[in-house]
Amino acid sequence: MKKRGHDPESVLHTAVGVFNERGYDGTSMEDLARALGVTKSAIYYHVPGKEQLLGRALDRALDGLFAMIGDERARSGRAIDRLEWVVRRSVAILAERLPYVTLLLRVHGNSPTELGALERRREFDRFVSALVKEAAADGDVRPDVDPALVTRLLFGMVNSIAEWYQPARGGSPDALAEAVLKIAFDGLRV
Amino acid sequence: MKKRGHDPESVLHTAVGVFNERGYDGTSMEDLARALGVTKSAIYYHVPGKEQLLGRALDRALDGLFAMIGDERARSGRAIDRLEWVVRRSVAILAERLPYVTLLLRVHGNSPTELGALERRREFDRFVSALVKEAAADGDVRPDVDPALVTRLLFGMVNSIAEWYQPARGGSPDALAEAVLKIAFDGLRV
DNA sequence: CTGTTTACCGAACATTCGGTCAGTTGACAA
DNA sequence: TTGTCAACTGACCGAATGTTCGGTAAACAG
Repeated sequence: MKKRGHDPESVLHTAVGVFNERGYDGTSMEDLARALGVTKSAIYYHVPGKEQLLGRALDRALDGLFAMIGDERARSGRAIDRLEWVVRRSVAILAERLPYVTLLLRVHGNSPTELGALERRREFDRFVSALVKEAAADGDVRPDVDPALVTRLLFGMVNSIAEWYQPARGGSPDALAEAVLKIAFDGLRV
Repeated sequence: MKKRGHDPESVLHTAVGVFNERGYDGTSMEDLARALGVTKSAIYYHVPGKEQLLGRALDRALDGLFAMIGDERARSGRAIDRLEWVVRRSVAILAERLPYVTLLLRVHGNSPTELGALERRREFDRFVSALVKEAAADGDVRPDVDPALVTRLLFGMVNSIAEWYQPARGGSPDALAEAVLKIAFDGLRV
């Protein structure tokens, strides 16, 4: 049953892997073809071009994140609990869709595709930032650090996971999320 | 006394700025020339080429970090205190040399220059990792999270500062370091 | 004024880039 | 056996890439 060749999905999968190794701009269609074991032109049979490949990958990351913040558990309840849930789910999505999210986190805004992704990402950030602000207003997070700064540092920590996490080696995503929450919420000092 | 033109230093300064905006691979010598207000060829009068520009920038970041971990305060005393000092200084260096460190944190390893920088960076990481492990052995950091993981998350948070910090707007580097330490060491929950 | 040096320009270089297209291949259906 | 068609190749395109080079205007030194 195994088809010998590729399809749009397998091309995207391989492409995203190479994009993350070399960087999007540092990856040529020739590099991509080599990784797929075909010629450059074969890629264009399955996929319209390089930038669309990027676009599809970024959408995959963003769709995951937006689906999450659309969930009831991100929208009702005590802000600190919603925040905890969002952090936990963010780590999970990062782990599930690792290469796609990694790509998203490295976007510069060099093309319409990238600019669009950046805008959606900022929208996500605004949602989280509002959550932190609410939790601070509730008196559930320390008042001596600016909520905007808390948001950036907290999600800086979460997002940094993309730089080193390997699903094969590292522990389960759940354990990872647990570690993040322990450190960020309760601190690493005994 | 002010010369009208550029010199190697001013070219590097501008170049690093553009590299960070567009990404190193996403920046052409033409982009660079435009930012400098000269032609492409003029750049080669001041500087040997694109990759050397990168190399000099990366060295500037790495030299700062290695100078720090060479300091006495990173090498003697209680591990947890040394760790705190290293975090504080890391934030300071990141703020001082922001564009250079930002560039370093985005390196992929696509050229000998980048591979060399990556290796030096890993050496820095090993130093910090050893510090955290020592502090854990001393019983000064929570024992329920793997020290290697603590290192990555802690410095993931520190390094994420490069993605948004603007010396003009954001508060002082000292205040920033203080916020990082509060969250990471004592947690953001009240 | 003359000669030299500094800082640059414009044109061109070879190479690589993303992308196109006419044609080939091989599995399968009739 | 023949015809179809999805999957692919190889040759090629114009544009963009990093870099080189011959020339030159302006500042300066004698």
